[in-house]
Amino acid sequence: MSKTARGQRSVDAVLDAALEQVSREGLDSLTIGQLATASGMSKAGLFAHFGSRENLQLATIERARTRFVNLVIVPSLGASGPRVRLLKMIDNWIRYLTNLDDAGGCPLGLSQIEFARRQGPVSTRLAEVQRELDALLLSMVVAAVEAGEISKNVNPVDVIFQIEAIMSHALFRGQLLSEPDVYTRAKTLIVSLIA
Amino acid sequence: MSKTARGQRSVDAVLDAALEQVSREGLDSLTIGQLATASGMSKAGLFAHFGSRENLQLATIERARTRFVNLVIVPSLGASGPRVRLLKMIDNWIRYLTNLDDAGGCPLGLSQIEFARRQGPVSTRLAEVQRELDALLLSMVVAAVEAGEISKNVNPVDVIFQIEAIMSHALFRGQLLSEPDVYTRAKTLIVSLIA
DNA sequence: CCTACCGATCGGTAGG
DNA sequence: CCTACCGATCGGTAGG
Repeated sequence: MSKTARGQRSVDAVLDAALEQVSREGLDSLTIGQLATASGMSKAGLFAHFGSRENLQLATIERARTRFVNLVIVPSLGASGPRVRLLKMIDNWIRYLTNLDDAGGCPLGLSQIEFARRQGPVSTRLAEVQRELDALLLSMVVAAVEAGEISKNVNPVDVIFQIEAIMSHALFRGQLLSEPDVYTRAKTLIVSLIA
Repeated sequence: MSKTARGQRSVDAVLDAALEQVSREGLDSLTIGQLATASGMSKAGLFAHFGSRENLQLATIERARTRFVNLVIVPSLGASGPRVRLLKMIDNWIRYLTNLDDAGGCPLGLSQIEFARRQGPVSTRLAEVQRELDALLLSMVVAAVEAGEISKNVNPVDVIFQIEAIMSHALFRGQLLSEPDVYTRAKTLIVSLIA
């Protein structure tokens, strides 16, 4: 293995530890000292990799985004037909939110809410990622409407607003109140939304 | 004015400063040193009042809960009929979320999400407050159904799940993406939900 | 990637 | 309510 390849693997391992922390307590709780302990590296070693705490936060966001794309979006693309594709993505999304191994939760969602009223590169990047998701969901809903699989009477922007609202609220209630059936409820509501 | 009355006014002023901080950056960002500076008091003075950082957090939650009750719930109780009462509460709620003076935002909502996966008295209290809101909304929806103002075909638990999801997501998008029309959209969706 | 260090701030205490 | 202080941890740097 090349030296850079080993370096990348090391960085990825650190970012996975970062994702676990962010999923539990948010991007604000991600400190260099804590991450150094969690990943078995020295604080100065982490600085050599990331340059600043803000760059570490930004790198963690990119890692979370890649995970979401790989676990939620990509596995849904093969489904036949726009509506089935959208429903497949919802299933993947729920599995992603409820997978308590392997970083689980939703580091991006939690961080977006944490930084919603702040200024700076972290908040800006989190808003961009949200707009990316909006655009993807909108294209999926519009495609389903054009294919005649979703009623032409619905407003696609309203639909994606509600899909995101339902998913986000399900995660919140599942975590704060430990409601076991909240994801079933979410799925059912989304299905009837795009009937 | 009595000594205890003056003491209470002083505590309330400190908690209002705390609410402003929590509304912007969350309960985790509330430190004794920062609050001392913001409220013009010494750190040790704050300790004399609250005893610990955790007690300060709990007191801030109670202050936020009281504000929500006074600004959102109480002014809706006079409306005639369960459905009008519910809609009046939604209007108050939107005004509360968008009032950027006087602490604005939603300190409780942000804190609940921040602490959703943590253990301890703060998280426990935040969950209790959420269950209180659930019970109130449920009683309002059930009353409207019994009065024949909302269709008997809807599941009240689904309705309050969606109302909360829509309000929470509107706040999120309003803050992170500065969408100007997001509260109009939220209101419209809720109205059609309880048609 | 490391050890060793910097000034600032954290929650909290002593003593008044 | 205050000043003055404690040990721990913060982000970051020097030097290797």
